[in-house]
Amino acid sequence: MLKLTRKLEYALIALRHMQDKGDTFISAKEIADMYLIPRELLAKTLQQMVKLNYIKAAQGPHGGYRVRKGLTEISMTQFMEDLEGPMGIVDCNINAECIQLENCNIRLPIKKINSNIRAIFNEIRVGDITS
Amino acid sequence: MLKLTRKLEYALIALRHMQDKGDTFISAKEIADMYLIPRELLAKTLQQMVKLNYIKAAQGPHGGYRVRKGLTEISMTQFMEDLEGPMGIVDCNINAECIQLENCNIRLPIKKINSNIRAIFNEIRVGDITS
DNA sequence: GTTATACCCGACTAAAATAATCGTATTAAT
DNA sequence: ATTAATACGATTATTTTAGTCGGGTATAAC
Ligand code: SF4
Ligand code: SF4
Repeated sequence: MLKLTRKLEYALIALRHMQDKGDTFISAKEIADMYLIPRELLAKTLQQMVKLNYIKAAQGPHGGYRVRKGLTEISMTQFMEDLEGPMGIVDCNINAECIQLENCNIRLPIKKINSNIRAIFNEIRVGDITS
Repeated sequence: MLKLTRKLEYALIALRHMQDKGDTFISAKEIADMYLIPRELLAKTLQQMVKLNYIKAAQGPHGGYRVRKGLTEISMTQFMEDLEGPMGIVDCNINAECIQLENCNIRLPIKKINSNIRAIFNEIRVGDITS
């Protein structure tokens, strides 16, 4: 329980690698090979980050991806939710339904824990991991 | 991502309910019906907690379960790992293998986040939720 | 203008983790 | 005896996560 998804890890690994390389475009293939990440999966994740304006893509030979300025200032909460959707330790802390909700006797204390966890990720920026 | 398991929620709901009832034995059926929790699943979870010495069982008619004194002092980390096994936001923070480990460029910052999350659960006791 | 390299994108499949169910045995109060 | 309850292992179903495939588009180099 309480795990990050693999996709998030791959995204962070790639971002850090790209950041190390500065302004040059890095191909998905290069990163996938270097860190033993499944190519197609990494590619899909990078494409998602392009849509989110986290990185910039260049097509054709010598193409690839490059980190956009300002990405490092984004909070991990934002980053994670952009990539994986709402974050919450239980259903009632996100959109989801819960049939226990009406009688639930632990909702409030759980909600408080959830806030504490969110607070951790709110205070961490992507750059704290990728720089 | 980052969710508690349903089993943990059911366990906490049951513990809180039993605690409210003091020393009397409460049947799994009663709790399951009250909170709309699947009977067999709750029963299995309660049985697990008996083995962990968290609660005491009584068989036969008028039997059921009752919370053991001292349970409330247990940390949530202990509780969660007793019920669900090792907790960690990524594989390298628990037992599990990871083929990225050797070249991983985010391991250290992630490890720090993991410590922060564990710290939250270390500071919370079961009684903070069930009392 | 052909070729090679790389991104784009949606659909699909596989694997793993989680959630729920079933069947049978045991215990004890009435 | 009967009934109401726990004990426990095996099994199945569901959901989430992870990974794959196939066909397309852009562009640099020759
Ligand atoms: S805390 Fe209670 S209401 Fe919220 S998801 Fe869990 S069971 Fe449902
Ligand atoms: S942080 Fe790196 S080493 Fe640890 S599990 Fe994730 S990829 Fe593997």
